[in-house]
Amino acid sequence: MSEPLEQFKALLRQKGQSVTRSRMAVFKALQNQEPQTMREVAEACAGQVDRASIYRTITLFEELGIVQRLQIGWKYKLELSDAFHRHHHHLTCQQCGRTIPLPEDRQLEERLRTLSENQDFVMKGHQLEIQGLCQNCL
Amino acid sequence: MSEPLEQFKALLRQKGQSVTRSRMAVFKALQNQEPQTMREVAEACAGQVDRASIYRTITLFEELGIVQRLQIGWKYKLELSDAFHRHHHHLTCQQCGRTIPLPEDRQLEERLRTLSENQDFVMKGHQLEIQGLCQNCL
DNA sequence: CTGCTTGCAAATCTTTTGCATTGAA
DNA sequence: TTCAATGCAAAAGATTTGCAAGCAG
Repeated sequence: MSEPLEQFKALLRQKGQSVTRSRMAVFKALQNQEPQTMREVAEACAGQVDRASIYRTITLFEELGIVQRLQIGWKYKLELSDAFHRHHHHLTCQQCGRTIPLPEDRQLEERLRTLSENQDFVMKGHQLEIQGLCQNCL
Repeated sequence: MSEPLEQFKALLRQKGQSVTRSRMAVFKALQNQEPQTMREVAEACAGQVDRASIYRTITLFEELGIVQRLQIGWKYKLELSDAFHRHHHHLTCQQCGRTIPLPEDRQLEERLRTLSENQDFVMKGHQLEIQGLCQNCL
């Protein structure tokens, strides 16, 4: 069965939010592939959900920790959060534009935490994007 | 003396670009503080440079490696590139919105390179933003 | 039923483009 | 003088908001 979808519905209920057709459509659109632009999500939901509602839904999903925005170059893209995907970062190829997920790395994460603490800063989250050239484009 | 400004002019000439009043105004605006939004840069140049020209100028500056965009939350901000500022990352306080520069860290940079290489990826650059709470807001 | 959600239309804000004019070299 | 750079106005795109109607609980 579609376990993530159930998990999603449970989370909505738990937060006192309605489980609606629109919200499910947006969630499913996000499950499709890796990071998508707002426009791509809207296209995936074409005919099912109004653009304005998509924006409202994405905002809600962010507040509930269901989706996260990540930066690819100048623009942002959307993907399901770590609760639905394992925490990870991305490599973006400057040539072909491909976005490659990077496996979680304990050492990296620890280093970030240490650096934050050195500044008397409590890290709640972080975003990392590495730009460069992928194997195919070399 | 304003050494960075001279460095900037020299770079423009070297790349065969004109040194114009507008470009200098944008450059000076960027020197003002740490990362600014496009709107802030535009406001800093109000009356001196047209909005359209600011966009064109920023685009040029990016191509020439004079400025870099970095992600603060959803939006991007602009700052002079590593050629004019030492390479660094930022901490962003989720409470007060302050953007704190993080000193360069050899260990972190090495780790990123290693992780990229493991994916047969050649790292050309990267962006990191750590979100959390600063000392004042704790 | 009742209030939260949504669609629709319109308002805002951001970014880009065409074109005539201006200014740097 | 000459061509790149700019201002201005308008187009295109992205995001937000008000409000009446629809739907989940």
